[in-house]
Amino acid sequence: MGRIKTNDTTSRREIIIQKAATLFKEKGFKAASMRELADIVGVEAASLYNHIKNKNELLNIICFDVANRYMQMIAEIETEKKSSLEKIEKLLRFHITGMVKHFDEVYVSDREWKHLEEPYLANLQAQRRAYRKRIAAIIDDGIKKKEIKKIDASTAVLIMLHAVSGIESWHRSKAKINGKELEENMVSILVSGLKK
Amino acid sequence: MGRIKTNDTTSRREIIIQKAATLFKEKGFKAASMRELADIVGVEAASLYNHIKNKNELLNIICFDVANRYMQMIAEIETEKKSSLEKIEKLLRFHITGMVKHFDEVYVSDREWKHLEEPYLANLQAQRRAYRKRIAAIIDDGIKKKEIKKIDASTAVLIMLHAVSGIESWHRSKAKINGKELEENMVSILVSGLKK
DNA sequence: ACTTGTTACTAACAATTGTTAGCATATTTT
DNA sequence: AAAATATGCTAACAATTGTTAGTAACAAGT
Repeated sequence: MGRIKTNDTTSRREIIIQKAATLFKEKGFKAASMRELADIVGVEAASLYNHIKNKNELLNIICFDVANRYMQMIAEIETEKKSSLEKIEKLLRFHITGMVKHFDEVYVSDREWKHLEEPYLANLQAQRRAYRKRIAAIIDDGIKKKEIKKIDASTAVLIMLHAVSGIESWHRSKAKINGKELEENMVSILVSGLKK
Repeated sequence: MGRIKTNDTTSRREIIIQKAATLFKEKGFKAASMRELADIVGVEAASLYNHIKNKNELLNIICFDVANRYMQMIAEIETEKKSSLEKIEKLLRFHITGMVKHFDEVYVSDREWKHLEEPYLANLQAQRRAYRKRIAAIIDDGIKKKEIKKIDASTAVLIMLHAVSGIESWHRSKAKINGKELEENMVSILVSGLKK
C-alpha cells in the first residue's frame, strides 16, 4: 500500500497511536480490529507490528498519557497559593479544555480502561484512585476553611469528573455552543454548587 | 448442565437478560461471549437460543428498558404543577435512585449503546436526544421564570445526566456513604448550582 | 556502490466468535 | 397415557480475530 507519511515532528508510531485513539473511541477497543486500524493508517495489518508491540500496547499508551497529564497538573496545583475553591476551579478548567483538546484520548482512557491487562490495569486504577483522593483533599480543606459548603468530598469529586466527561455529548452534538462558553457554563454551575 | 431455575415471577428469558446485563457491565458487550454468559446461567451456549434471538437482542432489551423508564418519568413530570426547579430536582432524584437500583442495566445502556444495530441504534439515539431536549425545556422555562440562573440549558442537562452516571465509581468504591446521603449530596450540589 | 537498518508485503497460524442443525430429554397439556 | 411443547445437549460451521515468519523493497550512512 505504500509507507506511512511522516512529518518531522510526528513519528510513524505516533501517527498509529493517534489513529488508534480515534478508532477506539468510535468503535470501542474490543470492536476495533487491527486490520481496520491498518486500513486507516494506509498499510497492511502486519506492518503495524514494526512500530508497536501489540494491540494492548496502544491502549496502555493512550491511557497513561492521559493519566500522567492529570497527575502533573494536580501536583502543580497543590503547591500553589490559592484558595481551595480557586484550586478546584483551575483543575476543572484544565479538565474541560483537556477534554475539548485531547478528546479521543481522554474518551478512550475513560471508557476503555477495562480492557487493559495486568499489571497496567491495577496500575491505572490505583493512579485514578489516588488522583481522586488528592482532589477530595483539596475540597475537604476548603470545607474546613469554610470556603466550601459541608458536603461529602468524594461525591463532589465524582460529580465534577463525570460532568466533564459529559462533554462527549457536546462534542457529538451539532448545535454546539463554543468551547469557551461551555467552559464558563460548567464552571458557573459546578463551582457555585460547591460554594458556601 | 441442567435446566435454568425459575421462580414464578421471573422467566428463564428474564434471568438470562439480567445475567447478561451484569456480564456486559463487567466485560463490555463485545468482550462478553455467549459461552461465558451460558456458563453463568448454568447452561450450554446453544441453549440460550431457545430463549433469545441473538446476542444483540439482549442489548436491545437492556437499552430500551432503561430508555422507556426515563420517558415515562419525564412525561409524568411535565404534567405536574411544580416549579421548574422542583421538577428538575424530582428528575434528578429519579435518576439517582434509578442508577442505584438498576445499576447494571443503566450502566450498560449508557456505555454500550454503540453496539446496537440499526434500526435500534438510530432509534435509541433519537429517543435520548428527545429526552435531553425535554429536560432542557424545563430548564429554559425556569430561566424565563427567573427560578434558574441564566445558563446554557443543554450544558446543564449534560452536567446533570453525566454527574449521575458517575455513581458508577461510587458503586465500585468500598468506603461508600449510603445511598440516601449520596442522593442528598448530589442534589445539594447540582440544584444549588442552578439556582439563581 | 555497498552495507545496514527500517518498513512494508504475503501467507499462514491457532484461537475465539456467534449461530445453526439435529437430536434427546424433560415438562405440560390433552 | 399420549401428544405437544419447551428446553437442553453435542457437534459443527464460517467468519473474524491478533499475531508471527519469511521475504522483498526502500532509505540512510559509509
